[in-house]
Amino acid sequence: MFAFFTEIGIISQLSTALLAKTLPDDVHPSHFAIVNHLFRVGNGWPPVRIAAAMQVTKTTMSHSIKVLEGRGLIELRPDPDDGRAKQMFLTDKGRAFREKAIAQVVETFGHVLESEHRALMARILGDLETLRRHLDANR
Amino acid sequence: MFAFFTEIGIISQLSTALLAKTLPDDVHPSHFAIVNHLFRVGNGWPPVRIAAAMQVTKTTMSHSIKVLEGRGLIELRPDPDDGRAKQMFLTDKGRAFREKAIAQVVETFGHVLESEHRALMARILGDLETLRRHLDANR
DNA sequence: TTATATTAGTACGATATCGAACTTAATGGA
DNA sequence: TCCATTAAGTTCGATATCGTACTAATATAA
Repeated sequence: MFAFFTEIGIISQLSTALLAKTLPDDVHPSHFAIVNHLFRVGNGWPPVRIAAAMQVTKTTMSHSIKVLEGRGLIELRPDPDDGRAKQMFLTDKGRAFREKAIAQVVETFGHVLESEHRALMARILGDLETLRRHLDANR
Repeated sequence: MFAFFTEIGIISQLSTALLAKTLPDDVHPSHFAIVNHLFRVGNGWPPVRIAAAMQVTKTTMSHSIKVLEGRGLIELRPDPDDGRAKQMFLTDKGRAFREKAIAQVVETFGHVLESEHRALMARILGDLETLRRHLDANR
């Protein structure tokens, strides 16, 4: 059990470090994840929704949004239907950044990973999903 | 590829969060890892060695050592053979903490994980090791 | 032997993250 | 309707981590 979660932790750390080195403009991996998520699920979601998806607290999301807004990658507008809430929007610059970043990441990881490892990843992905769902449901 | 490393990251985060909630005395998971590693590899190693094993920088290790020393879990003494280096020692209190922590962690994770997940973990551990070694060699 | 290069550790500043407490707005029950 | 509760964001302080630069000591090469 210890060995398993240790391996998971190391792989997570090494892949995140490689991602950090690969991302353009010194964008933090967690901020890239937000931009990427926003691209996939679309615009207009409130920060609290994205925070839940990213598995971080509202506080962290608040900070990340400030940084991403400062870099012009996202925009924040008040929700017209809920005075408490706001809405997140990916800017053109944010979309352009994502495209460039994805290309870079695919290239870097493509160089590092060989067919043996791709096969390995495909083989165990289902099991990882099962375990992740279970841990997520029991936290 | 994205899906794979996303799953790895989430599992790492969820298991670390569960570990953090489980550890006694508000000890950080990374500090527990140091105590645990020191227990396994024995006393007398220099911080730089443990830093490499933990995959963190010397700076981070310096800070962690200060915290662990402040809590009386480890001791730091000068290396008699190398004026630059120091040696790390687990104290009795550190050993007692580890024992208590291990028991707690085993119990908590034992409750969360079911036989299906144990089998799953055992099944894919080898593949994870292979991937970890490859990423480690190519960073 | 002496000068250069490498290594161990620390100091400092930056930043991502969290928890607690607070503000404001929406919701639900009496 | 009105009050209590819940929900969304922010502010503040704490901390783990990193990169850069520094000091001191060792190792290497000329």
